[in-house]
Amino acid sequence: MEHDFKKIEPKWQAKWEEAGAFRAGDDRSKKKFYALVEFPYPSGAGMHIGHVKAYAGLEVISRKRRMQGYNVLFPLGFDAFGLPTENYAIKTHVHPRVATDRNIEKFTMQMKKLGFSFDWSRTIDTTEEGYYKWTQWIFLKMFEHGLVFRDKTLVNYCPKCKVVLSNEDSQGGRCEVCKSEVVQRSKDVWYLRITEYADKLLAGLDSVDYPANIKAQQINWIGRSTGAFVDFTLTGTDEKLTIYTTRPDTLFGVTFMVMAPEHPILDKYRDRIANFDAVDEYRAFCAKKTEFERTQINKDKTGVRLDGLTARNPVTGKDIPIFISDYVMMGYGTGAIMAVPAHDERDYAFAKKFGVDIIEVVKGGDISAAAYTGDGEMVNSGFLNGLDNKADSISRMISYLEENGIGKAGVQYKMKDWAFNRQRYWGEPIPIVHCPSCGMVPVPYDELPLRLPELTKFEPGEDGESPLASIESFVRCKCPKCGGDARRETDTMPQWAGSSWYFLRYIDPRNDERFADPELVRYWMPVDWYNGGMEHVTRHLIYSRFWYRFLYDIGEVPFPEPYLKRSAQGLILGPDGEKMSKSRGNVIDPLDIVASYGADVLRTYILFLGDYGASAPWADNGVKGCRRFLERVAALTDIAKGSGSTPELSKDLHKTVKKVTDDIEEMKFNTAIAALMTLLNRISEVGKMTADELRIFVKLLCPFAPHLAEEMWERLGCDGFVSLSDWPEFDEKMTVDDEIEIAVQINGKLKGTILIPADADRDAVLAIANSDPKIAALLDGKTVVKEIVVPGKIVNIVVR
RNA sequence: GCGGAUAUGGCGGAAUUGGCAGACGCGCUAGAUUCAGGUUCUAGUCGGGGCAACUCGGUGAAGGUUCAAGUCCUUUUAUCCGCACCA
Repeated sequence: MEHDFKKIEPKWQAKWEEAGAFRAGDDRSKKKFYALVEFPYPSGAGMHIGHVKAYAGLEVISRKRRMQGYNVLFPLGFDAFGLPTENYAIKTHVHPRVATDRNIEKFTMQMKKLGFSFDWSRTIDTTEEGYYKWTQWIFLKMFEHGLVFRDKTLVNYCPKCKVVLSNEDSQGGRCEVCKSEVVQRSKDVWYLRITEYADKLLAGLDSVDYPANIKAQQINWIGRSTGAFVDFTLTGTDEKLTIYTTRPDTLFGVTFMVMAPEHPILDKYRDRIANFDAVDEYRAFCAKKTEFERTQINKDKTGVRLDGLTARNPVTGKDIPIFISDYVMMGYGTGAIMAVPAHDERDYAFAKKFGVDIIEVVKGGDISAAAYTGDGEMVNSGFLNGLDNKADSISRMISYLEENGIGKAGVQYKMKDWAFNRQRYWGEPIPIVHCPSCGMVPVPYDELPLRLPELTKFEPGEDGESPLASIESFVRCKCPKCGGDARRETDTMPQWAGSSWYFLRYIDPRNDERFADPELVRYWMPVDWYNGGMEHVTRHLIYSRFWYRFLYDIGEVPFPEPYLKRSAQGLILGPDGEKMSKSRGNVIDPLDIVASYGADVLRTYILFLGDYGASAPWADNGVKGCRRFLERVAALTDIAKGSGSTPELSKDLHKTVKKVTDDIEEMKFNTAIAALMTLLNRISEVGKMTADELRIFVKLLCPFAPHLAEEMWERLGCDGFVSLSDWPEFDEKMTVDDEIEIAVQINGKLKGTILIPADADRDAVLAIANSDPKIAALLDGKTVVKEIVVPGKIVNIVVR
């Protein structure tokens, strides 16, 4: 048979759809398998080759699990709120709703050409009212439980997009969306108290199967550190200046303090600081530094010594100078530090520059040359002198601080609370009403969804206000509590909101009473396997674990962690080995490949390319190799016609079933496909096979090239879909050979190979090795010192 | 600086986890088929030496452990990714 992909691919796609072949079943007595892939943003550009690789992995695993008898849930939806669509609306005046629907339709049509076994009946769209109703519902639950708060703070603000950005969205001082430089601005910001969940998010990692590097990134992101809060008193006042330190053991070595330039206490003591004009000047200097300059680490330390304001070291009782410097940041700890120049590199550099005392308190280094950050015996440290265990010194000091009421043990996180509002149209409206007498009042649950009002102009207001603020009919409302005149919140949620719980909605996508039926949630959750990109490991993955954990804490879901197992696919690079980008002109369009080679070839090639988790460049010639493979496979229907039994193939077949079965589980798709190729070569060599044997081959092929598999299945006269047939079993006994070839080494060097019975014992193996003419000749006249026999592997004879 | 990875033929990559390095595919070489291009088929393809059987060397580099190292240990170099003055 010929591989006429242009004919067979649409044919089987239509048949699958008509039969609802891949709908997740209702039979809850069956074992379930929930496979989740990160849902796409439906951009106008449509499907990218990266989407194909991202979904192909769990596609193969889902297809295999379905054939193994699992009830499989493998859905796809759309994360459709977000800036690109809104910016498109601003430019073209096409309503985001219209553009989103159009893009989703296009994307869906493109995806369907690949023959992925998604359950399209469960598709969701985060911008539908029936969906964001529940996004708002979860937000209100968080509000109810005190996890939402509002604060006026300096925020990252993108002047081009006119929106407030979270720290995550403004990494490196650049706006995530438009890459323009982010500036600091004072604003009212909605926060989600994710820091309250920091410890739970850390602890939860112990119970899930994520790759070590992903766990490490999350741990790093949460950035938990333990230490102590210590109160220093400003000399001559009752004012306590609290600092956070991880090294309370070095308190005797504190010779100065440093505050962030923005520290509010400065203004309170403006009158006492004789050189406040220098403070103002330094603040202005810091404010106008570019983000690039600010993140240069080895730059000179700058700062200003406060004239007239000192602090008292609470353990030595000595007065020490206070500086302001931008190497201390307001956003971490308390915005002020104790400086121990002898044992901290930054403090050391600063002390050298400003001529402050450096007092050694930990022995082991040469503090006249550099800061010593290692461990050692405590010196110049009062009651700590002589201790040489850091942990002991720290706990001794913390006890002292606590007994004397000057400090306490404490924990800090690098992770910050989640800035949760955007001044944008195309997002979920925040369902809160501002009432002059009641304050912030949640929209009652039975009034959800709070719908986005119709709009024709989508530009943000001049001072960065949400476009919603200009719609009087939306803004003006009655307070749900007192009934008085009130105003609605006009900001919307960030794009991360909708994706923080979408996996729950697939379970019961049209439910209007709840986000999902609890019984169905109990059956389908947790997600068994979640695959996605490395770029979402620290944001989406943490946010969604946070939301899910919250729902668990309030009894809405039955497990604390949403995803049992996580994997990540590598990028497909352009043929030039560079990241694919329009500007480089190295973009491969998956639809072009489908048009000229077919979806089966594209799927097979993408998985054959290399390690699924690693990045690899696209190679046009490699695609041809996979086409050749599938064409030769198609031709097997001719070989299988009327052939007799083929005992020489049966072991190879069992071995291949085992190899493919095992490799798919480990996402080693490349070697699974290689095993199929090897078997194909073997079949060509033998020149015949039975129809039964071909059926097994076709089943193994099905997860990778399902259209061709179905067509061959039909040609073989089988009923139903091979996609829904049973996965082939293998007989462990048939995967081992009766006679095996092993290597014979002399002094560790390969000298020959021998054929031995698989069950031969040590003596038998040695006898065969010694009787091999070549080996015997080499051993002649030598003294055998040692004979090593590893059953089934190797013989090594050590001679002198 | 910290954290995580990676390094194997001309290329993408294999190697049952310490046991015959280079599976499978691409590319290349030669031959066959074809009017020709393409396709298909056969043989070869890590490097040096040899007509050959064979032999010596070989997994970024240098040491080490071991009968045996791509795999384990120590040191080191390069590249990539993430975080980054986190007190």
